[in-house]
Amino acid sequence: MRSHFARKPENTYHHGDLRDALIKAALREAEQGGAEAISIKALAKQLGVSQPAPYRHFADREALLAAVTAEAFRQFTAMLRDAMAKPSKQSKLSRLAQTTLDFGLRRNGVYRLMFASRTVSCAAKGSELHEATRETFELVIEALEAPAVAYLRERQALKIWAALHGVVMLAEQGLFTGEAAHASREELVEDFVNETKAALAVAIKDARRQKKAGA
Amino acid sequence: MRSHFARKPENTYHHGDLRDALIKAALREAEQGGAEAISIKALAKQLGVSQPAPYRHFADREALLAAVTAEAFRQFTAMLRDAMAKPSKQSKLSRLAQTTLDFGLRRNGVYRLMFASRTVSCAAKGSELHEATRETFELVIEALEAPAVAYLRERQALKIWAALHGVVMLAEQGLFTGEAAHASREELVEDFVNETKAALAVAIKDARRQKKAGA
DNA sequence: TGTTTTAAGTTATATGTTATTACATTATCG
DNA sequence: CGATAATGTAATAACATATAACTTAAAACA
Repeated sequence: MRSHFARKPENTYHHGDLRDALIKAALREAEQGGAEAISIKALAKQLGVSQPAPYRHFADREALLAAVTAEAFRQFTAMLRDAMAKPSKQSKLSRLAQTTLDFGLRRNGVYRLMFASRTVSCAAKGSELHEATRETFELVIEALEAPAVAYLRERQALKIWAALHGVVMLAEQGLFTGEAAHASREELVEDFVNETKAALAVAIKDARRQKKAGA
Repeated sequence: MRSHFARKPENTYHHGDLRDALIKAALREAEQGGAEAISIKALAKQLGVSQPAPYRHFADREALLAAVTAEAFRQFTAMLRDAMAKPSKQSKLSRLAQTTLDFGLRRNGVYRLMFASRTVSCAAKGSELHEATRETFELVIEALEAPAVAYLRERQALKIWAALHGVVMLAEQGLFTGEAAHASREELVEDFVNETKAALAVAIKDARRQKKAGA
């Protein structure tokens, strides 16, 4: 990286690390207005290069969005990992859940970029973006801290993941302001966390009983 | 309405019902590619009018999107109402839930238009769009079929609503294909439905006990 | 019924965006 | 030190939103 500020140094033909600078700048733009706020032209201008320059690094806008989304997922994963790593009275799952809510609301433009576009669903298996999302999901499974068999954990992970996602989206759409604001977002999230724990406990108990009966 | 097909009749200066035709055509476009697929210019061409003609009916693209989204919500509400109305062995809530999943996957572009954009969160209170979304949410509350006090029902409605939303989004992103596909989408939805019913039952029982103790 | 007013179109145009093509400059490495 | 790959630039095509100024058809009213 030639420039700390991801800006083109004066009087040099080459930028130095345009690809990385583009991703970082695009993420900044997305912070406010989501994917729609990302314009190749505007980014080029911001970084002091010509408009076609970005196309040396990304085939088209979609490719740039995919890279930016992947980076967003990595940052999200890092934030979750941090929250889960530090010692706390709350369970890992609870911390993951509240952190997701926090990320989803505070960095809402980025969150929408990550989940509300078709970029993710179009990501090919094995692609950078696909890997990034997979890693996030694995962290959810880890947060369950359950010794259950794989498919049970995956099922519960999917469920809590879906629920969290829904809460963020509803909160963002303002469904919590008004008559329905009795329950805070955090309370709802905690409800889902507890239901997940309960369901896991039941599932594990069932599995043990079946095993015993089978033996 | 002058034309059944929402097309401009030959040799007539006026379209007849351009506003309505625009909304319907836009919804068709959104069916595939979501909000991004809606282009004023393309719609005008499709309907055989000049490019600026739509601006007689909508201040800008955002206004058109808002109207289209409102229409989408009304169609969605109608579909839910139908599903809940017809006699069935399943509970109203279950039918609402499965219908939501069905709508979200089959008409995915429209679904994303409804939930994955900022259009809804920007809708002013009292606007056509705001009314349409409110009506949908009220249907969810109705589907609970619970005599609980308002805030309890709203809380459970919010929760199932969020969960359903999440399942649709995850399904759409392909998180159910692969290792995590053991549980089908429908099963997950049914899980959430049952958890909602259980939570409601507990809440109602609690409320009765408190009332009795107070008396 | 004839005139006026207005709603709903038209053409022309400014501005902004993605994306491609052909060309120029710098860095690197044998 | 010179070939070559990497990374820029300039020019341009194609398309989108939006506005301005003008025109036509329909409705409203004397």
